[in-house]
Amino acid sequence: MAEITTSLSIGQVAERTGLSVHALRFYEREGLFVNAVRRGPGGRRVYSEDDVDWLTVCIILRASGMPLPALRRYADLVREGAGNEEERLTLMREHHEHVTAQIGRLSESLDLIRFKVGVYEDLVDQGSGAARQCHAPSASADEARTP
Amino acid sequence: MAEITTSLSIGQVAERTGLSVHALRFYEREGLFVNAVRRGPGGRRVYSEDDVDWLTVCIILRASGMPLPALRRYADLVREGAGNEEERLTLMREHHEHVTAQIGRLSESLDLIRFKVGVYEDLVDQGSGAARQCHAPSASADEARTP
DNA sequence: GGTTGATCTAGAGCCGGGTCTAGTTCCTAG
DNA sequence: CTAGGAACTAGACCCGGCTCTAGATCAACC
Repeated sequence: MAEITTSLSIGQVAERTGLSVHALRFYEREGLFVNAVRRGPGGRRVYSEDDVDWLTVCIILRASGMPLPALRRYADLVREGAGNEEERLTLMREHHEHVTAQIGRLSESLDLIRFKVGVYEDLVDQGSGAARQCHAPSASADEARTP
Repeated sequence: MAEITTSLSIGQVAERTGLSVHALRFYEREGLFVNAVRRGPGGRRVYSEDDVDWLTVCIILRASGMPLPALRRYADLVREGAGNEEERLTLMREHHEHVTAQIGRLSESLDLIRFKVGVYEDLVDQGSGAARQCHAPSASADEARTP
């Protein structure tokens, strides 16, 4: 019960989260915090562990490509409190789809990239064993229709 | 032998690749083409199927997050011709790593996102069956330490 | 010969997501 | 008291990657 919510300065939060102090102020201006950041004496920002927890969620969502407006929307919903879980669910589901789609696209791209790596590996292997001037063999790697 | 390389206008290439004509000119200025784009009468750009093939490669590399400078570098190497396969290999391997790393990050993020979706699904299910005003149950979803 | 529509160039503008600056105001230590 | 360092605000700036504009040119059709 006597647990004092640890207070953190902006610098400490920056250190802990990896965000810059600039970014923290920016996020605040953008309305990404669920709880308005408290101010200590001298008007300095005071953060709690909860803020840091929320930020780590934000960081993960950002890292997965959630745009700031969506993140702000999510923060708004959470701030509003219970009763809008359907909306939060929708938002999260949409983001889930975006992310899986993105992973899908990246995996597809990876096919081509792996293919190219393979082709160049072969060429380099060949080239080091055999004569240096071979007859323009690189074309095959760059004309390749993606399989 | 009598295969006439089909010539395409910028508009046709735009249609085929999904890039805008603006983007095509932009890519050209950025030096992303392997073969300097030919010009027809009146100074108009004339593209070949090869150009389109190269562009599709570019599009895939871009889609997987390769920045323009890297893409330009790659184009430079290919333009130079045979003999620099090691460099191309290095470039592709690096990109391969970036992409797999990115997929890894996204998959990790997906853990949290799935978790949140699960929590909100539960809350919504509960909320629809039981009484509307339950005692602030949303906290559990937003305080959750990422497992 | 006039209109339409595609293209050309050079350069400006935009958007997302921060980052940095300038000029102050604190707090703390020596 | 004074110096340093950290924080404050408002607003300018940057970067990547296009996108759009303006004004000119060209080809084709009626």
